[in-house]
Amino acid sequence: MGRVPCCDKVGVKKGPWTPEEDIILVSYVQQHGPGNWRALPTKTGLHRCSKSCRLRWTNYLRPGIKRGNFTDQEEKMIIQLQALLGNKWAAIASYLPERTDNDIKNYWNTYLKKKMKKLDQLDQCHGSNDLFSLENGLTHLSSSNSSTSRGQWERTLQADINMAKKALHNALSLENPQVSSTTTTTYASSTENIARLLQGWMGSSTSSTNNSESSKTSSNNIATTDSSSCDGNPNAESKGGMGLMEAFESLFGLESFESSSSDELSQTATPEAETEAIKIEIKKEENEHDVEVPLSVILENWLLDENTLNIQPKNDLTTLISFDQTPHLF
DNA sequence: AATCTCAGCAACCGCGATCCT
DNA sequence: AAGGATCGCGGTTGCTGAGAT
Repeated sequence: MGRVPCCDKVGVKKGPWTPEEDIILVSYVQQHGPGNWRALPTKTGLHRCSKSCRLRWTNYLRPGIKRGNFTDQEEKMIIQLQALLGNKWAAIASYLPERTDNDIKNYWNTYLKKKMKKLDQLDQCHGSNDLFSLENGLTHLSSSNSSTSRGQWERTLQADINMAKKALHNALSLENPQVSSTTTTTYASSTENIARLLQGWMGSSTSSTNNSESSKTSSNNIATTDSSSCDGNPNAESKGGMGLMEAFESLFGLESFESSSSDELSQTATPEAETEAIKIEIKKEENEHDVEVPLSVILENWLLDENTLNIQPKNDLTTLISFDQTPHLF
């Protein structure tokens, strides 16, 4: 009965991943696609648990992962989605396809949570009515004190609904060309990730004068999305003689990998598909409402305008996409 | 210069849901 | 149908580097 264990607990390696392990993992996924984690350790000889392999792939090596600084818009989205969904990091990450749930979770725990706390304290002092106080209200909605009157509660609930809609609108503005144009240069395929990783690794191993970077440090080479390397600047590669990207490409065949990985993405990227489906629905709504300006543009203009956050928009966006008309979205 | 403290992040752990035999 | 393995997710830990003292 049942399945065979994916890996023995004994002899399983833990801790930071080495570039060699990353390469093995990437090459395996290139051949078999992501998902077959069970067989991965035995087939590749990696002394890693399948769980660890999956985590490494999804959080680090997967193509299309954006690393480094979060943009203001991403930050806003996270705040709003967190207020809406709670600590459902996977769900939140589905609206930020370039970010991993782990990344978002870390960003929230290390930075945003504190920021929200501070703002919360400020709100209590000044009783402000801005976005953050609203979000904090939402965050604490479930645990709001019992003395809250029904009217107050209803107002808060209404605000909650509005916030939910806003968050969704924000999510829909993901494909804003303005945003994507500023971020595409920081996107890296796993091939590039590995290449950069190798660069750091080789640099530390070949040159004793170089800083003795650990695998973590070399990993950080990926984390810090250096624009020069991300936009295809070959300077970094040329330092090491033969371009590491070339070396890696010759190792695994970049073209085939990229095409296969993009196929994988298109097959597995259900959140994007969902977003697409939602957008189709929105377009229908758009036609029904006979809106001349694309909805995404309206949403974008409204959402990116900080000042409008406190003001009820002229054409109330919460009514633009009717809650009742699109119940499936909520 | 040495030590301490804090922040950031990758990875691990535990648990519930799902899948497989 | 049952039992156990795997998957996926959220919480937590531990390591490392940077800044403060």
